[in-house]
Amino acid sequence: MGSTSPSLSSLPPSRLLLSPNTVFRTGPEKGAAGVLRPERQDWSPSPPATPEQGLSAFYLSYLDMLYPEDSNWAAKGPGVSTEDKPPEEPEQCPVIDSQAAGGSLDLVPGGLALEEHSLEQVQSMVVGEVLKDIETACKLLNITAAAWMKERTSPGTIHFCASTSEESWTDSEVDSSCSGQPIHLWQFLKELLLKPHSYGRFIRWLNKEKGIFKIEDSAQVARLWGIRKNRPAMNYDKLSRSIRQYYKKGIIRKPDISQRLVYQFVHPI
DNA sequence: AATCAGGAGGTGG
DNA sequence: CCACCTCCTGATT
Repeated sequence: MGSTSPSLSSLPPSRLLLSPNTVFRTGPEKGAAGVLRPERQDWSPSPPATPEQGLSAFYLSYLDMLYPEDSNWAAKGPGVSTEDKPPEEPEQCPVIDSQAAGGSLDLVPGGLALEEHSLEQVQSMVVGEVLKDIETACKLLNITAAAWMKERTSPGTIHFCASTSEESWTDSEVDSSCSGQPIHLWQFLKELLLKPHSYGRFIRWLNKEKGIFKIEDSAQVARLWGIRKNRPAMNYDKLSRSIRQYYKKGIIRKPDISQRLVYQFVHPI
């Protein structure tokens, strides 16, 4: 597995620009976050404690989402190589620029004949992927893609809230991006579970029918949850405490055969 | 060492 | 008020 995805590596990372400030407001942490003590911030490249941290975390997962086919994650046998370090390079946080979608993908400065061709292909591929993934990303960040798009593209192209719906409990129950309601943890977990392609490395079904799922990477799941709730200090210890609160409420429980990091939705579907 | 269980107080929407 | 968040003690894997 190891090697980087060819599809992405063919693109200069710097070309995908997604100007963070305009798009994703990382709430200026105040109040509660004042008591930020040196929690481990795994993902950040090196300098910790910057407000961008949540962002870089997001970009990484976003990068992950941009990988079209990376099927190896599914078959993770025992003794995985370089545990804990999936093909995510903190250095090349991809950022996506409005211009990328706008049509100025000057990949090869020199300029060649085939350029036009591949440019178009790459462009449409990238745009397609980006648009698709923006929806997912926006959901996780609790902002509407429509709002994002309105600012950055010509009107009439997309309307995400109308939503495409591929999965059973997607739209009404789980999709919180258009409801304005604060998302619940169980909803968030289901959202991740709905996108195995993007998050299967972090959390996946063991038995979807029974609602049994396993958190494969507790740190990342906690991190995503922290991003979503704007709680930079979130960790699995706290996330799992919240999950345990669900025991009494009958929302989530431990499966009959209790295993580490494995939980079960009491009411699947 | 990581995860699990659950008490207890605090907080933000 | 509720759904967490935070912190903590102690047990279990």
